[in-house]
Amino acid sequence: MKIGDVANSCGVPTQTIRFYEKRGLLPEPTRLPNGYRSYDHTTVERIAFIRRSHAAGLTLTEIGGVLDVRSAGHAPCSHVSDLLTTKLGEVNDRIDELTVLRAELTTLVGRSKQLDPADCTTGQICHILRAD
Amino acid sequence: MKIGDVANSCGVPTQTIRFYEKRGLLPEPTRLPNGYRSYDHTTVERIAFIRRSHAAGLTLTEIGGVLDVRSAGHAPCSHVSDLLTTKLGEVNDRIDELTVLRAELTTLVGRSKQLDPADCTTGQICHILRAD
DNA sequence: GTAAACCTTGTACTGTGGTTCAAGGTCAAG
DNA sequence: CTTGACCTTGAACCACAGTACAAGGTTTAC
Repeated sequence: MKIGDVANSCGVPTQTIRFYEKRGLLPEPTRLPNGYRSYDHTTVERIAFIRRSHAAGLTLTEIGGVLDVRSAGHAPCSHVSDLLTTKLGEVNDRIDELTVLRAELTTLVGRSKQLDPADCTTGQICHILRAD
Repeated sequence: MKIGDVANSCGVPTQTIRFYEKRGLLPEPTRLPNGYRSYDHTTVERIAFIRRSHAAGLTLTEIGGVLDVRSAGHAPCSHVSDLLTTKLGEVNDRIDELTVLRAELTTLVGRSKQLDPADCTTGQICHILRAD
C-alpha cells in the first residue's frame, strides 16, 4: 500500500501520516524502489488506534508513550489506565471551570439586558464589563 | 508612572504590557526624556478592563474590537452583549462536548479495571482502547 | 564608582495538531 | 508526448497568549 491508500482507508490526509511518522508515532516505513513509502495493514490499525486514543482526549505525546511501552514488549494497560484516570480528572476540572465561567457570562448577559447604553461612560470603557 | 509601576499595580509582567501595546490593546505611551514609557492611571484601568474581559472568556482580538468601538466614541454595549452571548453559546457547546468525553473516559476507566493485562495482545496495541 | 535594579529593542521560542506551499520526481492513460 | 494524479522533501504558517533571551542603556542606593 502506498501512502494515499492508507490515507483513504483511515480517512486522514497523507500529510497527517507523514506528520505522525515525524512525531515518532509511526515507524519508518519500507520504501518501494522509486522511494515511495510502502505500508501494510498494521499501519492502518495503528493509525486507527491513534485516532481512537486522540478522540479519548490523549495528546499525541501521550499516545506516543503508550506506543513506546507496547513496542518495548509490555502490555501498556496499567499505563493507559493511569493516563485515562488522570485525563478524566482534567476533564472534570475543565468542566468545573467552564461551569463557573458560564455562570459569570450568564450574569453579564443578564446585566447587559438591564443597562442602558446611554449610561455607559468612556472612563469604564464598557459598563457591562465593569469592575464589581 | 513607569512600566514597572503599572506592572506592579496590575499584577502583570512588564513584557505583557509591551505585548498588549504591540497588539494594539494599549495606545503608544508618551516617553520620558530618556525614552522610558510614561503612563497615567487610565492605563492601569485599561489593563484591568482587558484582564476582566479576558477572564470572561473574550480573546485579545475581541477585546481589541471592543476597545476600538470605544475609541471611535461609541458605547460598545450592544457589541459586547453580542460577544458575550456568542461566548456563552460556545461555552455551553464546550461543556456538552466535555460531558460526552467524560462519559467515554468513565467507560474506558471502568473497562480498564475489568480487563486483565495478560489478555492484551500486541495486535490491538491496548485492549482498553480497542475498537468497539 | 560600582552593583543592583530598572529600562530599551528585536527576535525566537513555548505547546497543540496539524495545514499549506514550493519545487520537484514518477507513473498510467490516452 | 503530454496531461493529470500521485509521490518526495523541507520549510513556513495557523490560532492563542504570552515568555525568554540577548545585548545594551539608565538610574538609584550605597
